[in-house]
Amino acid sequence: MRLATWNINSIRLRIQLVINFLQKHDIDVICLQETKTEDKFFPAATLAEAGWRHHAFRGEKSYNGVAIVSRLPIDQTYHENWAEKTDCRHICVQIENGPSIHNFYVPAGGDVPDRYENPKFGHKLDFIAEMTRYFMDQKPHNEILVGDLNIAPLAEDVWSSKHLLKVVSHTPVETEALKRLISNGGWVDAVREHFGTDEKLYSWWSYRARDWAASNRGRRLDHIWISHDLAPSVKEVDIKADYRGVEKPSDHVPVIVEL
DNA sequence: ATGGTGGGTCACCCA
Repeated sequence: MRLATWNINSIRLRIQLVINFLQKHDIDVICLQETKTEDKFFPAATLAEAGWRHHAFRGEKSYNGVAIVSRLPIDQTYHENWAEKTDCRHICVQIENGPSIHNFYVPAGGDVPDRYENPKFGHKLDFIAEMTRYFMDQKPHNEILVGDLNIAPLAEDVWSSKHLLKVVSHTPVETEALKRLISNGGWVDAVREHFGTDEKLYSWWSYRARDWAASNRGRRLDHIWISHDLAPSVKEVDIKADYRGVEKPSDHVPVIVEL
């Protein structure tokens, strides 16, 4: 199975880019975040015509939204609400004769890394804490967790750990919480397991840079985690950074795992 | 310290 995760920043604007990606890289299942559309406008027919006929999606007007699009049959679909909100930040499917896949869009957390000054940061910390409790209570087996988690946990996950220590996405309170979620929640970080911890790895580059490739001030915000029982079956991991350079790009690029 | 760009919807929100 070839599985991808991609914060697409509007599925309707980039539907053709998604289909080209699915075809070019022979993807079985893709998990999308920031689809930014209500379910009635989700381009399900276009994806089905291209051969990806099995869908699970939860969207809302303008904001958030997650989807799982598959050419393998889906047995079951469900979602949870997190941090006492009903925003569309999680969806889960069970692939027929295959693993369960959780797709998350963790809140970005605003600009100020202080939960009292900035409620968005509190929401992000509460969301991660709730995920940690959830997976500690029911340890994952034959499960995969992917998504835009909006945290770059390691020094090598950002262009400069020193410059970003007070920047939301790489503050110690966030990186420590995410590492706890990985270890206590029963997950293996498949991307770091594959590449090791020395290499700089990024999946997101700001739209605001004059030249994203020249400055290369990236962060690894998009993750693929595998339950311990399933981790030995990972064959390949790839971050498709070239998708940052296409016409009308998302600010995130796809990450692929092959099992 | 500041503002830089992009997406959605329709005067701003959010990233």
